[in-house]
Amino acid sequence: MTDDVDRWLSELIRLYEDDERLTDKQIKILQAAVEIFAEKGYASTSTSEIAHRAGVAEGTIFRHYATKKDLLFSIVTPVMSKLVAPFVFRDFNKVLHLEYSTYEEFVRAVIRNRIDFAQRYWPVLKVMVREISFQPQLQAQFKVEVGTQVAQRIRRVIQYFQRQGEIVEFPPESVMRLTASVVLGYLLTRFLWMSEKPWDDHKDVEEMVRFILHGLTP
Amino acid sequence: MTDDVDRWLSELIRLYEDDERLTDKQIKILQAAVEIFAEKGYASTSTSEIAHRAGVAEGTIFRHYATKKDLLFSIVTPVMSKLVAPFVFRDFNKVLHLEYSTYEEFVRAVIRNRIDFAQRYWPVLKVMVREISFQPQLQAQFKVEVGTQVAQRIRRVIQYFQRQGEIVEFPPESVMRLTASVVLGYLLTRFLWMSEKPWDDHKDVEEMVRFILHGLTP
Amino acid sequence: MTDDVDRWLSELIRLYEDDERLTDKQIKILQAAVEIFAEKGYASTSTSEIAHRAGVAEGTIFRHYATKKDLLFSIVTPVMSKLVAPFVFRDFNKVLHLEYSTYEEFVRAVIRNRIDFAQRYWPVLKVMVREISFQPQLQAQFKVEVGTQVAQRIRRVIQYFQRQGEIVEFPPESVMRLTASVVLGYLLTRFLWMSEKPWDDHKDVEEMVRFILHGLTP
Amino acid sequence: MTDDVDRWLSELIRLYEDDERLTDKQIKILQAAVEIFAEKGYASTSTSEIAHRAGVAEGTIFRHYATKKDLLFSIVTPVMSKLVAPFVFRDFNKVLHLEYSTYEEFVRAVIRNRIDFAQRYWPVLKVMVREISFQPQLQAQFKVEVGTQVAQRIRRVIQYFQRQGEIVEFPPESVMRLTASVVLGYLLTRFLWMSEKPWDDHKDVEEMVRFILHGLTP
DNA sequence: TATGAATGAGCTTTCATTCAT
DNA sequence: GATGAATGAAAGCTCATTCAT
Repeated sequence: MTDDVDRWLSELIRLYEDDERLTDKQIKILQAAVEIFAEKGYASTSTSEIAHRAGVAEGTIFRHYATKKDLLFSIVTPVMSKLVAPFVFRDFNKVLHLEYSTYEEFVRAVIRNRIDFAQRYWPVLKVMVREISFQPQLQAQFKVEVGTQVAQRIRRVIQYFQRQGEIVEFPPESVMRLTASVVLGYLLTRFLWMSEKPWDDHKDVEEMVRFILHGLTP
Repeated sequence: MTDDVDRWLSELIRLYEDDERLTDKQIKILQAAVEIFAEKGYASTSTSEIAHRAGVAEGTIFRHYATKKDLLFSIVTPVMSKLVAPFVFRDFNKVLHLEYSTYEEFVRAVIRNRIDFAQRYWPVLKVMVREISFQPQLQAQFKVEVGTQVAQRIRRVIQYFQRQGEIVEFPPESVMRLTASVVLGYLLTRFLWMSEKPWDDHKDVEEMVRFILHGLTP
Repeated sequence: MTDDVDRWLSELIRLYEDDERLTDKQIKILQAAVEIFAEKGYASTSTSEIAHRAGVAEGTIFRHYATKKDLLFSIVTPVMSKLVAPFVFRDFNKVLHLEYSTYEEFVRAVIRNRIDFAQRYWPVLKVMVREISFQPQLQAQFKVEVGTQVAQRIRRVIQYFQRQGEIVEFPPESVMRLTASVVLGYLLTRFLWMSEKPWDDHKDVEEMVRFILHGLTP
Repeated sequence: MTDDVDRWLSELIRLYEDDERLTDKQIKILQAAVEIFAEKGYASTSTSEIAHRAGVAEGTIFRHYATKKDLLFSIVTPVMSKLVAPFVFRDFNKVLHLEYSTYEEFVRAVIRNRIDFAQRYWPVLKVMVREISFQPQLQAQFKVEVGTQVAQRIRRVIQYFQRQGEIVEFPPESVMRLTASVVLGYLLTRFLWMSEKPWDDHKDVEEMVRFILHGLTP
């Protein structure tokens, strides 16, 4: 767990580097907070426990984060943005055409990329997945970022491959949902429910790709 | 929401009917608790709020449920048992052979049944899905009931159809996971994330059946 | 413990026999109450625990005893009266002259009688001793019964033996206090602090008598 | 009452001075707690009442004392140690031989010292005496400190004077018990039961010394 | 008479937040 | 910037007492 948290932290630190650098204490607070949020949930975590694990005074937390909720958002928001980053740059379509000539290649790339992402950010994602349904503010942010930004672009990709006759003429939303379900189901099984089992990425990815492709063959 | 809660409640009342009948107040407490737990989560719900919504004194809650956690378990546990009920009766295999001669029929039946179940018990399921990762006791119960009871039986079904050459020779765990992912993804989308949209069950079921069947064709 | 309680109970039952007989439940309540009061103290005992140990409903307690305090008083008061009984009958002095011609005989008789009494009523005495300092009502009752009734009579006895030249000319209050201290110290050591040790009544009584007599010799 | 509490407090403050100084609020809490515990007993005292009398917020109590019981122990424990202090220093026997050549001198010194001690620490002693029979933790501590430390040393003193032929050949436990009973009886009468009466220390001490000495003469 | 569900005030304890140092 | 003592509202829970059955 701590290793995972560290990986995310080093990225987060770099993220803030440009404008306001994170203090040493701030880093320790974020680290402690993610660890405990991931373990017992936001609502069941006390600021005093975070302070203790971070090795700082309780007051120090509130010097940097006005409220406990602000601390949660400071952790989840940047990762939520990262989550959609691969899909939102302007030339997404061009890149797509150049790099992936078939839906199979596209699906394989997306799956690999998402597994990689989940692995890198797992503790924060766990917090995000569980808190999003309790925090309207996170829900709103998610809807804007994913719903409008990502969904639209992917819908166009799907429609393109449908026009090519590569995939079945289900409503694009269905195609999206079916594909995403398979990937999400894998990620939850692998990282949340059976994280102790040994997993063979390559084999699993190929299984999923075959399943999705066959499933969507016209 | 209230309608859904009512549907679950009337079943719960019947469940208890045999040994210790539920008091009028007890019913109101369960009703209020599920509603608020589903809305803001177990940890963020106060017993005083439950009491207020139920129209009883706070002490009344603790007369029937020794702790707040006991109240949660009294709500979730019976539904968790119901959840696995269709798979655990002794003659599961016989029934299977008689009723479903193909994996397609089996999958279609399961999907329909699960949608029906989710619809009937949605509010409690929502609470269960969100709390299971915080409550080791629920996790343990789930592992016993689902892991040992259900998974084994379904694995045998899958192996049977694999021997028939109907479905691809993936590891049974993969087949299970892929199938379940599709159904779970649908249920979450439909009841949790986009419950306001209009949904066409029949069409959706056929889409899923086609997707899974094609996906698993050898 | 239970045996001791039983001994006291049978007397209490007889006490009430004349006017209002104690119901079966009432007896069980008194029994349970004394046991738990003696164990954990009045303030730390809940009426629900008494009801449970007595095997009756909580409401039943309040049918017989208007408040928890009333229950305490119903237990302690009769024993407090018994405590002073040997000293308060009208012809105390006559009896004294007939039966005890020396202070030694008087002291020996009193000590034996008090040990006997303490043994018989120990659980209730324990409750009484500990609660008397918290309950003004018990204090008042004690002051009236002991202070005015008993102290006066004993003072006269002491003054009589002082006039006989048998005991030293300390203030009667001092003689009383010194004598009582020795007996009380023995009873507390024997029943409260070291109840598990084996005790030899006869030897101990003679030791005390000798100590007191020598101590008070002019 | 308040004066007595103050006397004890100033000693307690000095006791803590070396390692962790007591906060101003902490002192007020201890002061208020002793006063109310002494008045109505530990179990019947609410932390809110303590907070109110101390003029602090209820939360402040729990910042310094994890539980209400911890608060009780913080008050009683140091006094219990003080209680045995005069008997436990290493050279107790030497000092004894130098200072007290007769049992009479020894008894007189002990009585004076104990009266002095009781006077100084009365409110806390009252709390201690009443709570010790409800709190196994206090009982255990008392048994260790008094039972093993003090009783042994005093037994040796008694045996020494018995060898000198100064006091009667009762079992040392009896001598101890008889002597202690007289002192304890005096202290309880003087401070607990009849604290309002005027008392003449010097006369009372000489009375007790004479009583004990005569009582124990061989 | 006896019950036990119901009450609501009060209990101990927790907690996010403030603020003087 | 950092601290941690202090706060007081609110948490989960207990309890003596009431009352309809």
